[in-house]
Amino acid sequence: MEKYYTIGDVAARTGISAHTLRYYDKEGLLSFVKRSESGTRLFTKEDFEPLYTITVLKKSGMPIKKIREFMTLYLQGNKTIHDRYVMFNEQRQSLLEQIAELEDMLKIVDYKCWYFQEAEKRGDINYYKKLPEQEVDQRIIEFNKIVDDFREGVAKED
Amino acid sequence: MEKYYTIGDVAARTGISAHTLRYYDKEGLLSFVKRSESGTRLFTKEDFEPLYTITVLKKSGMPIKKIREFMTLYLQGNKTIHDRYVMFNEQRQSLLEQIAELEDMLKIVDYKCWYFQEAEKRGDINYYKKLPEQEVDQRIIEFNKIVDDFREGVAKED
DNA sequence: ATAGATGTTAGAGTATACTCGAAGTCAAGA
DNA sequence: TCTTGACTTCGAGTATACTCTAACATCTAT
Repeated sequence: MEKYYTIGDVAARTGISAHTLRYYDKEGLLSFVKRSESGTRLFTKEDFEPLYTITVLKKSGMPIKKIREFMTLYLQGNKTIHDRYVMFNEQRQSLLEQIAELEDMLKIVDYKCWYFQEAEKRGDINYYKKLPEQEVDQRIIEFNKIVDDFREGVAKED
Repeated sequence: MEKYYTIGDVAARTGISAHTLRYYDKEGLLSFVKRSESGTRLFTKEDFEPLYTITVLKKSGMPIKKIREFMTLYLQGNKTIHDRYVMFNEQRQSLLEQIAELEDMLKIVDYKCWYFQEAEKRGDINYYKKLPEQEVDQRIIEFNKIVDDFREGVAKED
């Protein structure tokens, strides 16, 4: 006799609501889950691995439709190992790009935090414009260069 | 005589479509943009800085409504410098958390890439289950521990 | 045996962020 | 002058991912 988990059990353990789990099932992400005679979903211990994989792909920014593609491969067993590797490898690239973009944004936001503090000290958001050029902090000059590039249409491929 | 940019100019330079720019305006993000007598939006050189700031906040994951709050502060000038600092500082925290989460996901995805390659070599997605325990790679043991925690409901606060 | 908790489905509703279409206005060149 | 292209608004449509409700079934514990 195997132990089964109901949708409520799974919801309580994983933090994914029962509503969301049913939605995922409807979207074809949970085809591996067995049903009782009366239709109740019966999750097994083993089902938590693909379920965990779904959460990882979700948090990596993969849309539901593409996760469904992955799960379709998963259901086909050993003959799709390579295809699944390819999908994860692409997702790896996507993650690297997302992280790089957020790190770029972090740099700008860090600068802005610094700049707002400087401006607050002086009570003037445009204080640097009244300074002789040599006294303007390099960070401000660099930021203004970025904004100039933005205005000139440099690197608008996103 | 000041040079003006139309919405089409701005779209071409920034890569943000004119449709999207009008949508942003409707949502209150572009209240700083002047209009001609006949209603045409007239962007100035200076408008590109707040516009750039909007793109940075967007790419940092800030929702439009919150960007509107920021722009409301922006329009009020020097008396809101501190509030704007606070918003950017919060966004900084949010970015650090997003990056940390994506890096966690990257670790899992890296592992999965490695594991799929190992499984592909052996033609069996569950090859390790047939191995004597001492021969199972440490990475597999650690991953299984993570899945076990997931099933046990450890760290479901997200 | 029956109440109450939990399960089921289908389908509607919400939130976010666009994205597009229609109908009309306006300015500049042939 | 007239056509053309770019601008305007309003409102509808799309995509994604939930989130919830209603009506009903089933399981469990007293």
